Amino acid sequence: MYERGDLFNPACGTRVVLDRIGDKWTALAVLLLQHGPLRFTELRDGIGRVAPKVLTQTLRRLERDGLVTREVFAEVPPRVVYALTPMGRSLITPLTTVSNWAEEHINAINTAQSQYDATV
Amino acid sequence: MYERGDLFNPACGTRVVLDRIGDKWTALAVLLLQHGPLRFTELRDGIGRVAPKVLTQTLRRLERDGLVTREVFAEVPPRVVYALTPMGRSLITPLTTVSNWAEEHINAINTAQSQYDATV
DNA sequence: CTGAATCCAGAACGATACTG
DNA sequence: CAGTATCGTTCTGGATTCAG
Repeated sequence: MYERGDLFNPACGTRVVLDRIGDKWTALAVLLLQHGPLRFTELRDGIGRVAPKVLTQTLRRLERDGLVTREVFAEVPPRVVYALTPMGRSLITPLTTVSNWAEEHINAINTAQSQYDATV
Repeated sequence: MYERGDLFNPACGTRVVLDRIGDKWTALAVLLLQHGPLRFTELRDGIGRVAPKVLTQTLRRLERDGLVTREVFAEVPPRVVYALTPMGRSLITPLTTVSNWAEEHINAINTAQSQYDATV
């Protein structure tokens, strides 16, 4: 069992979660799902330019983590619906906290980057 | 100027910030600096096993973003001290929010992963 | 002590074509 | 429709060595 505060431990929960939400499409997928279930194509279109292989990887990881459910309907054409689990929904809050901070500071960050680059 | 909510925009602030704190050592470095300035070696030892090149990259990016200051003392041997800027300190709160969520759910995530793997 | 230089392995991401 | 298969590129992180 993992013990809190063990930041040196590679299995540190914070690191695992940051690894996950830090990849390119995971956060976006979760935020897209916050208002209800979506099909594969709806997620793909909502995200924009993402290769189907990569979107599948993203969703499989979320499913494996217990954050998203995947429901397959045996129809023709097939229909697959993704939805957040309760744990997935609980992730919205911390994600929004980071998102709000980001939106509030992105202009300052961009400015800082420009100034830094000008000195180099 | 970036407009909020434009999640499709690759320059989306949320994406930029998640990219940054999602890399391997950035969050850890910021958290280590939250209680005061540290030298290069202190950060390296605090993080554990990290190549100097990678730690330098991490700190340079944070400096470029305006989140960390780098102060060089012209001594022998040289001394370089890193510290959080006000904006860097303001990042502690959202980072802690995510960290808390992670610590609260990491056991559930590990369990979900084990169950998922058992079915595949 | 603080890093810069170099080389390397692996992962992430992407483009495209194809299938049940 | 919802993927899988394949191939290729780019990026990240790591090990090691050397320098001011």
